[in-house]
Amino acid sequence: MQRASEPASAGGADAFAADLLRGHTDTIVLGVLRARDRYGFEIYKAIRDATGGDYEIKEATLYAAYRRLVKDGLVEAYWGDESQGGRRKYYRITDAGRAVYRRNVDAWVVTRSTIDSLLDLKGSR
Amino acid sequence: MQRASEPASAGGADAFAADLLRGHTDTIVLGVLRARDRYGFEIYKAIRDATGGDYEIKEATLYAAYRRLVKDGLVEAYWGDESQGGRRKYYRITDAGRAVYRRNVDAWVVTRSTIDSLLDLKGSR
DNA sequence: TCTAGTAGTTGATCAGATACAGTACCTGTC
DNA sequence: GACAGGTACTGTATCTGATCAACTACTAGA
Repeated sequence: MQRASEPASAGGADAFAADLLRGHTDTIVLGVLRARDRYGFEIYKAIRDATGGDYEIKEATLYAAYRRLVKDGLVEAYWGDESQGGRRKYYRITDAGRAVYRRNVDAWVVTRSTIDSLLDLKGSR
Repeated sequence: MQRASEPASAGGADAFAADLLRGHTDTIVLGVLRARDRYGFEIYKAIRDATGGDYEIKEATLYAAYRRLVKDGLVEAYWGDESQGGRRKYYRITDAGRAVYRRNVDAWVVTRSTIDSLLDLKGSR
């Protein structure tokens, strides 16, 4: 993000990607894991590809999120079959994780309409 | 926010308010100022009331945002008529501010659909 | 007088996101 | 066989927005 570096001229333009999704990372990861277990890099690629490359959650951000989710008991990690070479750490969503996911999706819906209405505050758009 | 403090049990439930709007504060303030100049506390109340009290951007957060916006030339500040006692610092959106606002609203629309699609990634909701 | 609300401000701290760097393995190519 | 590039995972340092917890100052009302 470069928000403050090019204030009036560029400011906030492509500042897009970064902070705007802040706080949603965990929920997004949980969402990806709902269907089936995946390994870290696979989740990264899934998110990157799902947005057509417009948007990318950085690897470091995701691995930090995995650690957080494991610590909080929302996902479990296990090493995959390493016989074919490269190691892969898989993640599995827990029941607690599914519950949090559902609540966070609800929260997102509220947040979304909150921002929508705030940006339309006093009309004149 | 208490995201990490009550992980599996409450975790992320009412974590709602805080981080989920992170990065949108500046845009929200600019949005409030589009229609007319307002003073700091008035903006705070407008945001608080507009969400029916569900959601509140803390005063400290807003005053930090004002400083940032002034520094970046997106709003201008001036002291109001102090003859009736309490001092009030008013904020006026600049042309640069309006431009950034429009771009940020566009970015929000993209962000919104990005999150929507990520939370629906691989269906099965 | 005391309380509460309005109004503005600051300093310390927290936590998520990122940059950057590094390790390790595998595959394809010259 | 060396090397580039992609896959896969990790750690550390830093940035920044948000919040907490104060604080000053004025006004109105119980």
